[in-house]
Amino acid sequence: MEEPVGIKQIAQMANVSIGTVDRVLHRREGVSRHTRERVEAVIRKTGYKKNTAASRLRLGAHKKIRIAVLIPEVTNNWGYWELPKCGVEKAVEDLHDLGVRVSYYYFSDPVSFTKKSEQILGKEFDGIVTAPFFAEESKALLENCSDRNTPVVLLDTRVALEGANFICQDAHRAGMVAGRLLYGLAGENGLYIVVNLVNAGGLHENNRQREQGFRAFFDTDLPGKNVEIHTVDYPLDRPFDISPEIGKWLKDKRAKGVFVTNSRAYVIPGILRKYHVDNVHIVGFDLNRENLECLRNRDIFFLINQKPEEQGYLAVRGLFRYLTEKDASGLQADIPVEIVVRENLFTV
Amino acid sequence: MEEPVGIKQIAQMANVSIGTVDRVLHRREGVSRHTRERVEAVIRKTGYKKNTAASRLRLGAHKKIRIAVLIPEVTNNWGYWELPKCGVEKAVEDLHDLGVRVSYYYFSDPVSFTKKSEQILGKEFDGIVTAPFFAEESKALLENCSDRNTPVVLLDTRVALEGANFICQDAHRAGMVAGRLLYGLAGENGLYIVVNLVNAGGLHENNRQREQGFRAFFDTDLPGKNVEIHTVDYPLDRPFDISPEIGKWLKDKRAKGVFVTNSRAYVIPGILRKYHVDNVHIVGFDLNRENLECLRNRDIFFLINQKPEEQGYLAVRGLFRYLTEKDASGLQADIPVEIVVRENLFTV
DNA sequence: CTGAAAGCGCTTACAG
DNA sequence: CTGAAAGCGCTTACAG
Repeated sequence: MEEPVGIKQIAQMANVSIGTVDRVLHRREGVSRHTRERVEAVIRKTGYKKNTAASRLRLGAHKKIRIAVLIPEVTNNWGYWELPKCGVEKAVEDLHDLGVRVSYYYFSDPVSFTKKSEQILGKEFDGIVTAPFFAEESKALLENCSDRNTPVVLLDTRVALEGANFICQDAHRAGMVAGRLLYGLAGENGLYIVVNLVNAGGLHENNRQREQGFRAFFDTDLPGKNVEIHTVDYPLDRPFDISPEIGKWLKDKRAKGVFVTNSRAYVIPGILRKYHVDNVHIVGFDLNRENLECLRNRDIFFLINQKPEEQGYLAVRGLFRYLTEKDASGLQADIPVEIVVRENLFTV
Repeated sequence: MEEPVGIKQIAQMANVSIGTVDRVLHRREGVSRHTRERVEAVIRKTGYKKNTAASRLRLGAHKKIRIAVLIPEVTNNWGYWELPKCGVEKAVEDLHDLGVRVSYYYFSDPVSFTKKSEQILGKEFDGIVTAPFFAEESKALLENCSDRNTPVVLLDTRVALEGANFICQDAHRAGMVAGRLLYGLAGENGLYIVVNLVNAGGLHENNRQREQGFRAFFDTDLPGKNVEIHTVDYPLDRPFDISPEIGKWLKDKRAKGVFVTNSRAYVIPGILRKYHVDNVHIVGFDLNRENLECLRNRDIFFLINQKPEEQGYLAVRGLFRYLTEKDASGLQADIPVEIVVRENLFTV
């Protein structure tokens, strides 16, 4: 519990002015080798830690930090991106004093993504938060930002983009968790069905990785058992219903496990009821209203939360730290695979 | 994104000095009704929010906030309280600039608890963090603190203490979650065993509440099903082994669910192996080394984490907010019932 | 009851 | 290459 030593004491001990101490601390130019070394020695010896309150007061008052958030438009049947936005707003509330300002931009397809990207680039933001939904367009944005030294944080999905900063859940691992959970419910003789509900944009990278993780769980945890796993890709624009093949699986007497790789698990229970199928356990993603309703009714056993608010929150905080303290560690984060059941719902 | 309005602007608009604005903001005495109302109107109109960086710079430099942490001694076979301490240390790191200082005190029984409590009271700390393990002694401490207006935060266990501040997991709910999880694994025809491993201090309040929650799950979720649940209280000082009655349950062919209400779930798998019992699913608490080992070996299916580091962290932050901003909301917290399996272990 | 002023520790623009 | 000084927004001790 050594008492606070400040830049003033350092200056005194090293026989320099506080301005010089500051230059050394921030590794700025214009300090003679000799002086720098002397000051550095004192800094080390005293274990100096900067007073962030003072630093931020000064900084926040002078230079604003402007962050652009480019996310999918919230539509009637797709409210998910409200949540990262809530997290962003919370972070802005925390950091408003310290000069952080955010502007929102919305996209709905590759064209609008590119258009909004260009608007953002034109305004010279200090940092950008977005989601890498369109491979080419995202890459173009990242390259542009890399040239300008503008940090970018990508939420929700990890895609193959060299050197990019991701704040998202490891979808492969989430799939393995889903495997573990369903395996507990349906056992090694169970029949497993992976349901990819595909929307207009095609199969999402996250869904692919989740399915891979799910299958990897059974391959590594029960090697040689040859657990029966089927995949159903179903387009969301048609009313979901079942093919004869699926019908056959569902009539199977064994315990069944259904893994829905996106946030629409709630469509499944209705279909099962329609065909009087039972002994089915469902695991899905995301705490949307419909899924929660199913959890409460015990129609879904487990939901996996990817903590979208936290993603937004961490992205803004990470950018802030990077921009103010050159600390890049907060630009990436592995979001926990949070398991939700009916009983811990309101606590998670 | 309205631009920052500070106490200076408020003062100008209300035709008073900044000192007066400050008095109004902090509801301090010595402002005429008329002036106060005028200033309040301006504050409301402008939506003033205090700059916390400035406030804290000023405050932190002047008055230190001294917090005493009174927790169980860490022993060879009981390292749990390292974890809340880690959380406390993290909070202190975050808040050191802002004047927060912590001293640790350790107890091992009611006598040492009281002794250390008295030491703490003698030193006039600004706030106290402890654990309410001894009913009478805790009550005495709380009453003393209440007289002095010293805030106290209690970790780990919620006990019947009027008006106390708890930061802990809802043990009853955690028990319900355990019920849900084991029920998923062993089903309604399963045989369930609640294992209370009792140490020298007797059955802990948390264990009692967890068992109640576990039983409540079956009562409310499967009313009338009369699921078979047995309780085994076993003292930890003798080598754990099984009575003839327990032996009979274990030989039962049905799927079995074992709920260990404390952090010693890891003792169970060895016993099961010794008696060649299988088809048993185990749920326990806490991510200690031994339990994690069992999780990795697939001997334990689920662990429930009560996030001890977070408890310590939140306690210090909560006290800090209360002491600096009279905001008591952080003095209580309901810690999520976090579910851990082998596959999400390193992400939670 | 109210105001004027000092100062928290840091950063920066300016002067030399 | 280095120093002296101003000022971020708030809180408080002091003066009136």
